[in-house]
Amino acid sequence: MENITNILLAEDDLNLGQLLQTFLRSKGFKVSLAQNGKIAFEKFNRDEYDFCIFDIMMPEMDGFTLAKEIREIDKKIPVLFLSAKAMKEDKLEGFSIGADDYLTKPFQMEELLARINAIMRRVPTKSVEGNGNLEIGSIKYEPEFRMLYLKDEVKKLTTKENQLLQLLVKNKNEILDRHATLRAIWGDDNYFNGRSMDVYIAKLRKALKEDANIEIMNVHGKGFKLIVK
Amino acid sequence: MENITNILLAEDDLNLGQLLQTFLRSKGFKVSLAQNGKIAFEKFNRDEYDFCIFDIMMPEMDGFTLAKEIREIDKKIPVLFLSAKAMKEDKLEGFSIGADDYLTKPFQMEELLARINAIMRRVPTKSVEGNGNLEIGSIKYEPEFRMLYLKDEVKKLTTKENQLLQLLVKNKNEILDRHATLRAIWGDDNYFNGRSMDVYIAKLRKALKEDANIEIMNVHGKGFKLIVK
DNA sequence: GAATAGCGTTAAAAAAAGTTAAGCAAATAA
DNA sequence: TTATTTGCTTAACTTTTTTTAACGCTATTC
Repeated sequence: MENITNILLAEDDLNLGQLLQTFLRSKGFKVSLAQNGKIAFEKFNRDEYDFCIFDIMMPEMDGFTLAKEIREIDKKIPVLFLSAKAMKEDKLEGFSIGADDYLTKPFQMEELLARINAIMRRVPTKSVEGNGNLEIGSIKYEPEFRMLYLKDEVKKLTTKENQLLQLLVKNKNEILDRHATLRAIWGDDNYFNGRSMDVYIAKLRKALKEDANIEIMNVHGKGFKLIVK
Repeated sequence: MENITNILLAEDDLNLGQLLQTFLRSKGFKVSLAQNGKIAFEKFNRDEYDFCIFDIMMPEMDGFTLAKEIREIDKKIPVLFLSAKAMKEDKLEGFSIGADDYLTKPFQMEELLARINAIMRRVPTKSVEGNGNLEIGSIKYEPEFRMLYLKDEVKKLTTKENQLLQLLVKNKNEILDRHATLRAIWGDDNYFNGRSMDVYIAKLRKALKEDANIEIMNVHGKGFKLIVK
């Protein structure tokens, strides 16, 4: 289940449009570029988008009209306006239509990115995804409660045990990189934290040994791999 | 049941501060004005707010530090920064702290209003259950009356118990940072206050233990987490 | 095939948190 | 006022969690 933000960008200045598209793509967004409001509206009705960036002055259909049209059918989708004019009235009209933000050209790419992220933080994620309960072989595992349901015991994991097991499960049957794991859980990849991690691997092995099909295998110099047959 | 947005405004320039306060009040907001970050932080810990507007450069405690402190104990509350400097780095730092918007002085009052409204549209309304009553699992909790309705007892919480439980509830299923909590409730993060807090955690655990689905879990070295299954 | 780096495991040490109770001061009641 | 209760802090002791140490084994390198 992917969760990439899909941006609809309407900008008639092809130079700026492609620049923005390239930049936002490099930041991990999907970006669809439309040359005017009309094309953007058609795209919007054809595909699924999570975020709108509209220039205001465009041929065929301006950004305000486009936003109004879209708001008729989607009350929630975030809209950010780009404008050459810093005029007060324009800005206020933008917000009155239901804009989430309004940026005046010229602007810093980084600021645009920051503003997109600030808005997206408040948008409820679409993917609700089950209840988060997992199964490792025959053993039930609830990461959010740090619980491992063994045959005749319910084992309460410590924070570190839980973090490590979560990463292992997330990378089931793949190598979990040693250095990356140390940075992720211990914050720093050094000798002592490494040995600490090895101790926790031993603990998890002991905890999981009741199911013979589960194995935490070491890949020399690379990391660990949770194998479930 | 009221639903007025209660704004915490931190601004050391008294002229601008009062101007903003008057303006925002005329638009139907409740506005509390603090002259510096420290006073604002104390107000925040004492009362309930829905929105923050912080000047960045202030004596005692600057707006960024203030926002960081507050974000430790309230991950959700919207923060809008005001700044004399239009500097890119500043803006980006603001957003990286988790700002929802950033306005450069001088600005139009109307634009500030428009931006507040744009953000508030996306904030889930607090009053889900009508009044401010909460449910922790099967236990009713009224923070404003410091009351906990247990199965066969109505427990009146002490100030500290109540403050702590409120923070736990506000951060339900998230880690409540130990150090930030100490600064927020005890004003100072030192060894003895820490031990005092542990005592209160024990008291709350005892009070909440009648519902087996409730747990105050410790996250070693980080803080506590209220878990309700 | 000896040297070395990486890992396995257990045990000890250290740090953080859990709990109970004593002590004290402020608030409230008699 | 004096007595009592209440709320909070400090102390003491216990348990849990994490780190460090120690020693042995295994894979890789030269």
